[in-house]
Amino acid sequence: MDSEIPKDYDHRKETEWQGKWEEQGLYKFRGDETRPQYIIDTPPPYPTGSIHMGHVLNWVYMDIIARFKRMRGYDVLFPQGWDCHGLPTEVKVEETYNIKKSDIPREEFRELCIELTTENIKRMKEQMRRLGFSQDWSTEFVTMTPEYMKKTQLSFLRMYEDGLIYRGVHPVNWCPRCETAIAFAEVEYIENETNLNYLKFPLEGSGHLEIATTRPELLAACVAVAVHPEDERYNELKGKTVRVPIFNHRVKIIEDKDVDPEFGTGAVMICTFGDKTDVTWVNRHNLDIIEAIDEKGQMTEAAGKYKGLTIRECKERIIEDLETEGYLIKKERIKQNLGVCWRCKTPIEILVKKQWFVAVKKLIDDVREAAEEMKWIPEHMKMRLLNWTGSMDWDWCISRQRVFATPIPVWYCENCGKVHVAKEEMLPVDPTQTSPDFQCECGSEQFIPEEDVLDTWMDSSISPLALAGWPNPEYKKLFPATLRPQGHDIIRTWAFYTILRCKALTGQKPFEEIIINGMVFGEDGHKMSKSRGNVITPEEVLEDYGADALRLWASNSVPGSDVPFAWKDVKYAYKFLRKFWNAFRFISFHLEDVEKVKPKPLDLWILSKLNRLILEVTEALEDYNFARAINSIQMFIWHQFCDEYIEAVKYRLYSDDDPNSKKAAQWTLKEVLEASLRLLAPMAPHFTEEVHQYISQGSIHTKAWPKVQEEYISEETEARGDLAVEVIGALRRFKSSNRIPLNAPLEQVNIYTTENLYSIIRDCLNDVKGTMNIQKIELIIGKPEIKERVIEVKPVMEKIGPKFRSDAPRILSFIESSDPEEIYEKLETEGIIEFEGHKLTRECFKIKKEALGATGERVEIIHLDDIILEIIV
RNA sequence: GGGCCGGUGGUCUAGGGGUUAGGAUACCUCGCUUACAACGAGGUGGUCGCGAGUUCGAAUCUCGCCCGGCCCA
Repeated sequence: MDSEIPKDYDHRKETEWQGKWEEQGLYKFRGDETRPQYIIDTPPPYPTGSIHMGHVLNWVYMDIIARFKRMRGYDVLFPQGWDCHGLPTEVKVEETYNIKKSDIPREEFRELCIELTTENIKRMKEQMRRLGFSQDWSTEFVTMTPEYMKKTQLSFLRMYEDGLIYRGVHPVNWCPRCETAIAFAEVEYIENETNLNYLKFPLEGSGHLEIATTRPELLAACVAVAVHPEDERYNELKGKTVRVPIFNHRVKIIEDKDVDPEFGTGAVMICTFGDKTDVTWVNRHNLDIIEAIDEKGQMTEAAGKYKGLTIRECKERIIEDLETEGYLIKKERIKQNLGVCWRCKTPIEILVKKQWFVAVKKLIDDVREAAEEMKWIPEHMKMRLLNWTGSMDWDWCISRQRVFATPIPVWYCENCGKVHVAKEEMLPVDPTQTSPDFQCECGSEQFIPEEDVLDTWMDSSISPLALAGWPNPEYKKLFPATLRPQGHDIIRTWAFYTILRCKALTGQKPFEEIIINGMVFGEDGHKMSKSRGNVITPEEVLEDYGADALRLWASNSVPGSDVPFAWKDVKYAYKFLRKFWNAFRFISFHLEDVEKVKPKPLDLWILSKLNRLILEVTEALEDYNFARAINSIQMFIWHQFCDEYIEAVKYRLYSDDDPNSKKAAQWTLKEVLEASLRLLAPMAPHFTEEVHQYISQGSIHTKAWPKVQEEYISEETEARGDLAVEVIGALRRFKSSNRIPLNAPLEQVNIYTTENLYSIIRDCLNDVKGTMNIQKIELIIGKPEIKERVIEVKPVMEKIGPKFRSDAPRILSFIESSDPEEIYEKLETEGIIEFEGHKLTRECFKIKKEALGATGERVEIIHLDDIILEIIV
């Protein structure tokens, strides 16, 4: 076996393992209910064509959980979906073929989108495989397929029947560039600088009112001017009318408490619609609606001579005209928050449109209730969702004026205008391609298809239902999902919509637990973005360091916290794997005819530590504290196991003097190796598989998670081993600082200690002797023939504090001002020190001593707690 | 403006009442010791954001402030 093991670990073998796992179908979900189920509602990514570090972080979490749960005996459903629909793909297709979506028939355009998406999915799937993620690809779902669209459309029908989806005329957020309505959740706010323009609005008779506005282009749509009811400046003007400059229509001066008297002049013009507050005011005061901006962001008839201009052009022209006509008093630069389309960053407008809506307001309480029933990791992320639900005052607009999306399964009677939703058996259906096979109640058979399509969130918000097989009644076996993993940036969208929709469709929460991952930042500490130039792609890392090193970087983080990418972390992970590999190679030289014999003290020591580790890692992973899991594994393997244990058993392995001792060491090495490989398997699946193949049969990923063997966990055993390790460490340092090669012999070492420690050290005496190559070692109760001095007496606060409470500070200063030697003497002779009636016992002190030079020949003295080492060179 | 999270050696971070604040990285010194020099041993470096309070004792708990991030107005 020895000769087969390469000197270095080769991460390029990762792809071989990926192929083998695929062939063996290791990650297949059984669904036979013979074991407990664990269902992950994998977030379906948008098929952009490549995955980024954020995906890596998110999927590493999922993969660790999936692999861990499988090893723990769960039947894990780890599916993978793709959230296909949406504008970016439409835009990409338009660019690629140099067309506009209206240039070719809808179906043809859809086909091109599907083609591109299929290609992108293929590439991303390849990248996911390359990272070793363990999805069950037989459960893959793709939202643009007829099967999935059928589910989306059915969910539309069900909610429509329940009165939770309706068509209505409401103000909606509108992106003039995408030429579509968008939902509030899709509006992003950016900081922007703009002009606040002070305008004169002529009053009846003489004089004028000054108002300040950032949107002069909406003058045509001005329907009132508002002031605060308590604003005394405008006392006489309230209820009067003013004339709108340029357009000359008259509007009332009204009072509203939401006007901020501090802003501008304290008089604000209300338009349809400059912003969300305008909508509130127009509704509250029942004002007119004047639509001055159209779907493309151009001025309408209502804007008179400005018709046909873009918003920006109109703004410039109106300002010029206002200035010439003497209405413009001044311009002031101010900062504002501007609502923009989250996809294309174009400033959004509020337009009044006939659209389809989900009645969010009816469902808010349900969403809250479900959110409360779920376990959030970290818990504070629940606040994000609850805050968001508290700020919903508009319903969710779900119709989009696009092509590549799930069609709204609706027709309108050409004759009487009645709305006809599709029948369930017709689904999936594209109303623009298929006509109803029924008559309208008015007798007409002519229908106008709904051309609008559904918001993409309507697809993805049923992912836990879709993967469970809904609407087949069997879905209840797989619903709710156990875990929803996602980023915190989409709590208000994906999490919110999913909870809302599943609650509406099933009355249940969609998942038991929700784990939120942070964002990945670049090395400069900022969000990765092309414009900052701080983007690192997963491929760059894979090339030099392999998937496991990248996975270990991602593992060293906790849910909810943002994670900076750092090459040094990847390198550290890489070094760790190499270290582990080397240790494995060493162990492999000693794995012949391994059999269990009675373990020696140091074997018991590492076994106790190992079982504590198993406990710790299991707990950490149950809590999704990945960083704690990987850190404790690394500390154990690198330091306890490699630096301390392996070094201390070498002498046993190299010698045949005591076959049982050698066997015990061999057996222990193998035990520790096997268990720690399994602990590491969820994080570094390739590396652990590679090592595993040399020492066992089958894939490590089909093995059981290590069981804690309580009988090995023992504080006494550990204390004994710790002591031996400490002594060995002290001698190593001695050799090192005296430039003595580690393997050079030491003539004699005498260990002086107390009666209590004598038998404990005696158990490990051979380990000290063998490891440090000491020719003669003696263990003696007592002290060497040297002078020693007490250099410090330290108070032990854990004892003194609770015991003497408020007198503690005085006791402290007493100890500080006393002579250490005296205190020590007194403790030695009387065992107690009295101070102001308090009895201070030995346990209240920690005594530090120092040897005062050697007595005889060349002797070195090392002081440890209660142990003195005398080295004769 | 509101909510949430955070502020710990140069950098990244663990710890969440007990007086020696743990680790990683970087830096310095020494050492190729039969798995590993991409390794090992040792070292320099911290007023735990600021100010009050609670307590015998605060990096840790409470309040206020400052700074940063995210989410929302």
